[in-house]
Amino acid sequence: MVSIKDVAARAGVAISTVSKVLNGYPNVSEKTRSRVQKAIDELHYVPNAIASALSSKNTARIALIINSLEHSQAIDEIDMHYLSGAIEEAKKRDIELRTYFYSMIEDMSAEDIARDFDAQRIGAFIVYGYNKNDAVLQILHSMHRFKSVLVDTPIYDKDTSSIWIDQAQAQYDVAEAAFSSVKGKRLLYLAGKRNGFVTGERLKGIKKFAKDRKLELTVCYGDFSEAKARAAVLKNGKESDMIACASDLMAVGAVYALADMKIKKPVCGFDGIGLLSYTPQRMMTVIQDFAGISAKAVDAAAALLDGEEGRNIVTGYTIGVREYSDVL
Amino acid sequence: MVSIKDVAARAGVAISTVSKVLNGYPNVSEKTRSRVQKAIDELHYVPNAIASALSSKNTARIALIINSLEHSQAIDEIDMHYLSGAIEEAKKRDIELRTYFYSMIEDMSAEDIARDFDAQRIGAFIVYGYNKNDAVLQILHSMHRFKSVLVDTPIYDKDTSSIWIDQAQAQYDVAEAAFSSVKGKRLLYLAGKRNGFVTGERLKGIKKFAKDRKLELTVCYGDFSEAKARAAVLKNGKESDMIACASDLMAVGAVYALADMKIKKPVCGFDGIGLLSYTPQRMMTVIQDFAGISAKAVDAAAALLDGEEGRNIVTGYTIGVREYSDVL
DNA sequence: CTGTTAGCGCGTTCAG
DNA sequence: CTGAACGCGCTAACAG
Repeated sequence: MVSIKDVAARAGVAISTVSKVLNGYPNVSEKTRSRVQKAIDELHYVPNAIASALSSKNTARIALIINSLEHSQAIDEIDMHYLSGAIEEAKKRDIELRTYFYSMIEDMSAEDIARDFDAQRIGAFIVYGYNKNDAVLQILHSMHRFKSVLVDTPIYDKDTSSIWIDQAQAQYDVAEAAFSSVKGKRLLYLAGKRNGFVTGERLKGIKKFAKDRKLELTVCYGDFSEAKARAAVLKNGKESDMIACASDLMAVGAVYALADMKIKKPVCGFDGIGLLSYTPQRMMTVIQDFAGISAKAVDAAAALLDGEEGRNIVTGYTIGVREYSDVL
Repeated sequence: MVSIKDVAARAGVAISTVSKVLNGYPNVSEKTRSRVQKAIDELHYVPNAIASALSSKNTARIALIINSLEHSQAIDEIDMHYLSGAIEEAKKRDIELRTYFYSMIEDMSAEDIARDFDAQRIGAFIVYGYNKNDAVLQILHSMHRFKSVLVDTPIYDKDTSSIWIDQAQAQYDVAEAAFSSVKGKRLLYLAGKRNGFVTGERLKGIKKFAKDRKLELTVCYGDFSEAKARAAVLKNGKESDMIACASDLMAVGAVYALADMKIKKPVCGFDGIGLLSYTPQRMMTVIQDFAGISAKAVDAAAALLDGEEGRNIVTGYTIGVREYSDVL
């Protein structure tokens, strides 16, 4: 295994000189730089990531905390996009990632997690699906011992960045796209989880929509659960002319409930998951680029580790329909 | 950040002694061991994983190579189970994992990948979905420079373990469960990808089934693609009395094709993905425990790194139906 | 059984 | 602009 020493020997310079060209430091003459580079290329030298991490105390590793409570194909799809987006971005930028599922840390104290992070030389963590109920993550965040990036949560400060889409506007837009030509006045809204950050924002959006259109709004909390959404629609669906849902999974539940009742009403969802293509009824939804968001989250974490201050990052989305033909 | 030095000081022993109790070495008296342990507990000391990895040359890190070519909710679901199974097992055993998606390495040479592995101190890799077409992975495997575990591929030798279910038997079993009471004699089989290892095995299983039942077997290659399966059934579905598919995704395509043609025939799938619960027709399938398989793969990789010889590991499966009510 | 001594491979002063 | 020297936190012989 060729080491920096071999490169130095071949280039006829000191180890430290090689290190300098490796890390793009200024004080190296162009001549020696190219000599060193030549040796690197010829030897196919790749720096040892471990040694590098140990030596430079820069704790450049980033933890990914996937906070979905259970598996379901819908959640898996979203999480997989989050994961692949982050992993590919990290690979490009040569950042090390550690993935944590919620189940791995749920019975650890914040202090335990912090020590685990220290041991792993983790300097920042990214949370997908942070919510107000997660005491542990909240403590971890409020310790300000690590940098953090919160996806879909509007909290940011000196060492915390936030990245999300404009939830309220997106909810408004999708409702408008789905219901613009609907005659009735009664709108049923299946909201997410109480205390969820996104839930509140999306609720704001649908309220504004209802107000602007002079619609009569009924809100049920479906907890992002397909089953609860289905039950809610079976119960309250008849007395409505259109149904907006705070997630695609709930929209699927709604659509199946309508199918059970053999009635048709326009429904709209939120997320853009593939399952939408298989349901008995097409619907408008907010299509999010989860992989792209995740890549940006990694960038944001890297920026924080570089000493930049936390920022509030708002990304885009599109409104559309996922057709069965899309998946074929 | 408390280090081994602090622990040694507090316990009044040498650093190496602490290291010994940390790693469970024999030559330490019970008295000093407990003194050291006390210091560790009091200081909440957690060893620095990086330094440990650098010092011990044991290249105990394991690479996960996720070899699905594209995203689809079905594939995402399976991969996510693979990932979570591996990650949780690795966390338990304190093994470091690095995840690679195929897209990250597809335009690298085997030599490049090997150097990347060296740089990351990766000693073994696990491949999900290895197939005969992957020249690069084949080279990487045949270099015998790293230990490897191949999931769903019956190749094993001194430093390669293989883990899979008995594909042929599973295919036989699911067909039997699905078609035992079917009257007709014509069986359409949608096979996987030509040259795929699992494809061949499953084909064997269905052939044996057809022979035992004296059925007339027609085989189409659907390449594990939903669209191709759908097209194949639209074309050949009428002239069959039952349809077996080498994957759930193809079974979904088949079911939709039948729905298009407004005919009903028994169909069976393979894998046990959640999407099956949403299709217009229920079906028997082989239900695999992907997370469990993946956890075993990590164990197998760890065993190889410990110097054990490669083994051929066969795991179980169940036959069943995924109902919509299961997901609710 | 315990402590001393060398490194692991690299980053980083600080003289020259 | 260059290189010798030290240290990151830990493991692994080796003495004592």
